[in-house]
Amino acid sequence: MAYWLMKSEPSVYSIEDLERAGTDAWDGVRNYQARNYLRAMRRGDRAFFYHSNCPEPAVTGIMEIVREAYPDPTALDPASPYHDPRSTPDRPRWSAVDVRFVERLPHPVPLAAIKADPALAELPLVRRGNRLSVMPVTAAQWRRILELAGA
DNA sequence: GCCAACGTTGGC
DNA sequence: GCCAACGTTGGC
Repeated sequence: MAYWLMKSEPSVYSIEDLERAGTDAWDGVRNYQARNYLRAMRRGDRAFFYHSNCPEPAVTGIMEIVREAYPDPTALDPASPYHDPRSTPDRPRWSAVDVRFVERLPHPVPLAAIKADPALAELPLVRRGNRLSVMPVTAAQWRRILELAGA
């Protein structure tokens, strides 16, 4: 089983939204490296839900991958803001996965705490201009973030 | 709202 | 294939 971290702006889609939905599609990813990570996900993998672009960016919860990569329907839908005319049913360019809400962290782990922790220095979130919206997390990093969350 | 760091686009 | 211009991300 692998571990991941996925970003979402809470004003667009928050951990609370996922909790209400139970299971939902993780779609709208329009970056090739992030897409390739989506395609590498397997059923049963776990992912952190990260709130970005908000007053306190933080890891806020945990989800489980329940459906492996399939063509992102929003890319094929002309009415969607994520529509990409270069993506066709024959040759879908973008992928989505389905995720299931697992839990909210007892204490969300703020970006500042992640940056301050030497054990998390290699996490892509705090490297390389941190633009990637889907990224792998090692087992050690996963455990460390859970520790910081008081879990 | 600002701006740095990226990724993408498109002219050549 | 280069690279400047442009758009986006996302912290602050």
